[in-house]
Formats: sequence, structure tokens, C-alpha cells
Amino acid sequence: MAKRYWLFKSEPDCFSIEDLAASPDQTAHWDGVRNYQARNLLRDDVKKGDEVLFYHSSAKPTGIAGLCVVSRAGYPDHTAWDPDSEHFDPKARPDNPIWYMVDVTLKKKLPETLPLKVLKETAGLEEMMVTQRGARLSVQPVRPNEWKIIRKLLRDYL
DNA sequence: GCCAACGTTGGC
DNA sequence: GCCAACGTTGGC
Repeated sequence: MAKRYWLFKSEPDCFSIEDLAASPDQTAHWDGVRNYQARNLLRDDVKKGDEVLFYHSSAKPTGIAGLCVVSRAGYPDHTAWDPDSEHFDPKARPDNPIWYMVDVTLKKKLPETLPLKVLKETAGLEEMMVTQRGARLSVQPVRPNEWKIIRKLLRDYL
């Protein structure tokens, strides 16, 4: 299977690129996804070696904060059956995990966030979910040509 | 804080 | 299974 590309959204108040950079081996689990469509992607489609845009939502500014790589494919999100977790789901059990997570490892923290505004103004990114209003999915596939455009943007913009 | 766009829930 | 009400997300 060819390497795929993804955009993962997180509110930096909850988990930021700085938090990932400060994690052991700059690696962390991407837990707390509680949306079935995103869950299905994490469980079935996100594979080790896939590349990820780390997106800060509800931030100043909102946009791409860094690049990561998937270091472990989907496995049960144990925070779901931890009553102390913010993302506790009373229906989840170890033998019926419901929710899944992956591990991500930091590749590059950008010196500054590439703003959503710039993505919206860039030709070729019009069909990206993140540039369309109301696209709330927290795990979004990124097309290879979009990845290429964004990599070039990152070189030119920063 | 506002509000549009979703997703989920629950009565029927 | 429909759909209205409600809750959440997330840009602005």
C-alpha cells in the first residue's frame, strides 16, 4: 500500500505541536477521537509511515503547525474506558474498545503556523476539507497533489 | 461570544 | 426509520 497523507486536527489547548515535541521520543498517541467517521479512518486506513499535517484548530492563528509521521497504526483507545479521562465513554470496554487511536512522531515543528487563510488562498487546495466551511472531521485524508502543494507552500512561505 | 454546519439522541 | 431537538465544532 502506497503511503497516504492525512491532516489531524487538535485544539492546542488540549494537545499542541509543542506538547508533541515535549513527549518522550517526540511520540504520542492521538487519542480522544470520538467521531465514527474519524474512528474508521484511524482504525482501518491510517498506516505506519503515513505522513500527517498537524493542524491547530481554535488557535491564533488556526492552521498547520507541523509535520508528523504515523509510528503505529490503529489500536484501541484505552482512554475510552478510563473514568478519569475527559474522553471517557461508559460503553467502551477492553473487549469492545469502540474507539481507536494511532501513534504519531514529530518530524518538524514549523517556526510559525501556516494559517488556514493561506491554504484557502492557494490554488489547488480548494477541494481540501479543511478549506471548506463546515468540514469538522478531525482526521482528514489529503490528496498527494495537495500534499505536494503544501510542501512547496511551507518552503516558500516560511 | 456568535452562529452555521454537522452529528447524535430519543420520542413516536 | 423519521425528524425535531439538542449538543458540539470551529472559524470568525
